[in-house]
Amino acid sequence: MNASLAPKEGKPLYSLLMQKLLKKMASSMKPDERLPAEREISLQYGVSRATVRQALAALERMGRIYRVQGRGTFVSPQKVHQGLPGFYSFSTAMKKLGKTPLSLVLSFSEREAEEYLAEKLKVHPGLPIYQILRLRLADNEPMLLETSYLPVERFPGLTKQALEESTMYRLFRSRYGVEINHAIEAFQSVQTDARTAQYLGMSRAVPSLRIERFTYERGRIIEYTESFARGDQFVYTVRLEPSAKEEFS
Amino acid sequence: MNASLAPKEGKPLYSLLMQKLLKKMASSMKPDERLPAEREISLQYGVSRATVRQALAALERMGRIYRVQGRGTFVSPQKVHQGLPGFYSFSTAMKKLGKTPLSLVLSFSEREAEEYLAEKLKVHPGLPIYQILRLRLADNEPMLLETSYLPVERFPGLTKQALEESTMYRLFRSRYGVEINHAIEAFQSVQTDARTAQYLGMSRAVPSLRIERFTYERGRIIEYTESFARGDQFVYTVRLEPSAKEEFS
DNA sequence: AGATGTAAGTGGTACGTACCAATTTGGAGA
DNA sequence: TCTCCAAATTGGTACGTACCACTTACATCT
Repeated sequence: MNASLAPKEGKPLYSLLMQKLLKKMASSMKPDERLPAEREISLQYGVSRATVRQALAALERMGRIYRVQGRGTFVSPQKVHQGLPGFYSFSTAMKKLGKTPLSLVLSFSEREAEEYLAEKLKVHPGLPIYQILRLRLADNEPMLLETSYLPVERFPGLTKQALEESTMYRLFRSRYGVEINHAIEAFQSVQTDARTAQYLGMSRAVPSLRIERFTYERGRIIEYTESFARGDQFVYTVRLEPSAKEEFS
Repeated sequence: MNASLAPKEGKPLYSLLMQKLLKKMASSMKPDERLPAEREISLQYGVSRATVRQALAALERMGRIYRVQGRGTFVSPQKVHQGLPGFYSFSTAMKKLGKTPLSLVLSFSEREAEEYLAEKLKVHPGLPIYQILRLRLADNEPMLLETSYLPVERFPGLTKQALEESTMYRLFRSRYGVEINHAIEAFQSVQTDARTAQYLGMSRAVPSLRIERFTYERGRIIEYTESFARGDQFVYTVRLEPSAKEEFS
């Protein structure tokens, strides 16, 4: 089925191959079914084995395939948890659940980082910081109360309007060329405080999930967000992968 | 400084190079300092550039370095969140905090998966399952109440004693040759139930963090664990990486 | 028929080469 | 002095080759 890769320019070859393989798996393969051998794929698509391996490695990291030495490469089962975004995005998560996301910017201000905040962002106290308070809703139901802190120097000219018209991460990419490296998130179960209870329209008897997120670009924190979610409606899911570190234990 | 790699057999070359580079960064480099160019490392250690890139890719995934096309490779700053295990291990996490971990196996039994559990584990109802109830303590303070479910067929001959003598993940590796592919975790803030309150020695007024973990091997669930942690003492931290998926949006 | 060992097939590691893309550097020119 | 462009440097992509480690299938021997 010599399907030579499309001449779609701009994207690297291994990325195009990934798309081809994803499509093939989705349309005509079952869980645990074996994919062609690497050398076979190499021939079929007219690319080198190194390129095939690069594509397969990415698919493996996405959890779409698994590889066993000596046996082959196989389609991962378990559709349920599949397609979990590596990074949490309220908008996309809600869309996947068939709900309509809405984001209200309650306040937008610029301030200087006091000691506590400077500590969180790992910057010098006094550095100008945006503070953004947002209420996230799904089908008009309040779900999350988020306070984000961004260094002004990394996002010059950011306005409340821009945030209301787009999503934060889309702005990051399109307007500021942000390339996120990784993020750290911390979860804690807490009693609901008065303000959160009011905004989320819930009783203080219901506990809240406190989520802190540190987003890194080039080893530097470019976003710190503290969120509160209502415990009775919100389940937060993440996907973990073994860090190569385990080899050194 | 031609430091030819040790003749340490058994481990692949790129892995040895990783160790060398980690040691070098820890001992003589500062955050944001540039590492030698890939071609330079290749010469210094007498390995091919492909091997160097394999080692650097792994270090990048670990968050220890970051790379910028045209500029170079740099040491990541932010020691604080560094060394976060990709997978959560109560034992290692507590040791890092300087606390002494202890694990009590409260009960160990074999049963058949009823519908609810079969759903969670994605197996057929009726399949034999181990049920393990454990209390995890740090410095003799109860921290976590865990209930784990494992398919018997994957862990034949598992005993309560074995679990008490080792840690679960160590057993997985050494005795059953488990190769974890990835894990999914779900967090939820809940009101503390009576049993949890009793075991953890806390008031029911304090909320709990409910953690579900699904551990995958070769695309199949080999462990489902439901944990409850006391909200006033427990912060759960994870590291997220962008899945290659973002390229397809 | 069963046990055994060999060959074939698969992914894993490692080498080398070439060129592309982004960034920095420094010299030529205004 | 400043601006601009070319060269050098760096990581990114892609090719090819060779061999190793592990698994499976099959032929051979007992």
